[in-house]
Amino acid sequence: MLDSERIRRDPSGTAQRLRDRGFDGDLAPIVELLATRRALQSEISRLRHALKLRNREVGALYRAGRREEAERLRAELKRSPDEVSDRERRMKAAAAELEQRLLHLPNLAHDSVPVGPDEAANVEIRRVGEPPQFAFEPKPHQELAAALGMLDVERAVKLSGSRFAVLPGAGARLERALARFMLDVQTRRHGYEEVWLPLLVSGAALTGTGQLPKFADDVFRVEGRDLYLIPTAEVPLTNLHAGETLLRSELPKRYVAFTPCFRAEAGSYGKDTQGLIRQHQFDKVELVKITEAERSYEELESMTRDAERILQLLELPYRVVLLSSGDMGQAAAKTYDLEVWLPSQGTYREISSCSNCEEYQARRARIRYREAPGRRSRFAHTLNGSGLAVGRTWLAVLENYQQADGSVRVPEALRPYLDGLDAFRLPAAQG
RNA sequence: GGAGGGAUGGCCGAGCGGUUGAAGGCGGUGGUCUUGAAAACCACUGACCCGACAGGGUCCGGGGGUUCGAAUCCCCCUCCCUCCGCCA
Repeated sequence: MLDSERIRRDPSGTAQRLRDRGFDGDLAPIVELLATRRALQSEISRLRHALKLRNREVGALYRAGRREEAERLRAELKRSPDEVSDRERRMKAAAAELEQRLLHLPNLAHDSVPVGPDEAANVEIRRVGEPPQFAFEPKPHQELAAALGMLDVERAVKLSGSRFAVLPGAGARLERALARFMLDVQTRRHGYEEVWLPLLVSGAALTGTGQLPKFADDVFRVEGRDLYLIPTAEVPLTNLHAGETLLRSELPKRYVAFTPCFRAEAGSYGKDTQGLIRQHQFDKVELVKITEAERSYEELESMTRDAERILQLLELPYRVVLLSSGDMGQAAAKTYDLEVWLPSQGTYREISSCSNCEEYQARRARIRYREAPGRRSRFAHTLNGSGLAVGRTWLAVLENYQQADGSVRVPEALRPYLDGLDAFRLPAAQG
């Protein structure tokens, strides 16, 4: 949520920067609602004050034993018209509509973000690692995995329909190995605190991080209840401190969680229908930081490097992309995507997204901090990043480490997590 | 699922419907005393909003109601606790 004070002070400048974010709405109603709320608020405040004094007088008269005067004043007050509640109703209505409108506005982009309508305006920051050269036609991961007995699409369809997967045997082991490896790196080497979380969260939590109210179609809701399957652990992690005022000395908070993520993928029909790129359910190791305002951009750089570390250790070629104003998620002020090389597609595909949301989520979730007890509180800055999407890492390993005979080498860094296994081999080739 | 009991400031805990934004304690901050510390004593110490300041308003889990006036009375909701049932 944006600072309404900012909108009031500079409506046209804010509107321009919102247009950079792809927001085509009009700020005029918001500006008007702000003025209405403000005027009614001060009027109510004034009326209340006057009323309060007279009500107290009744009590004082009773206590002084001046019953008759007290009764007279009481009767008078009873007869006097209610000037407050009507204004209060109008004020509440204005405030509620204002709130709804504000909740739909995206964050403003940071100055360093390229302005543009879509991914065409993104800027590549760096490339790390060389795409592997194959003396044969590299296969897509779903073919490799099916042959290796690591993926069973038919049975997944039988259980749940499209965009779900069953990973038998070695497939499941690889998924678990990757998750443990990522968690170990982020907790031991980068100092994140691991947290185990609910996978179902309230609407309030989703509103706090920005998925609601605008993107209700993207999340699965439990029938008849105010509970939703998390689309990312960013939601419970960031909301851990919702409504709290932290002390500056305890910042930054650095959290990591390994969870399944659930996405309805409404509107993505026909996109990435083959393979495991786009699923309704996937595993992810998520990083979240809560920082003081002055440090958040340093923390974004280090968080991005923390995510990159996984790709480096797995020796997967990737690039870092700075998203343009039009390509970012609604809560982000600045986002770096990490894209891993996929040989079968001959291109880089998103495997992580690291964002600084500045105050946007902190305002919605009311996450504050203060310098010291007694000092004024400020909104914290929140950051989130994948470290990494496990499912996409799984398939990137298969594709990049595939051999001519259909086997897949295991990256060195992962072998300790697979009892020293050096390759996934075809059943026929085994023994 | 059934039966009870709760929700008050950073924490514990009072609170006849009328100077109660809220006693008391703990904690915290400052001071006196002390070579220093502890102890003791004194003072200060909730949040949010509007305002340059003075000041004003709101907040006792959330929402509604009764009343001239609600932390205090009534209704609904949420959450927590205890016991029973069920259960990994």
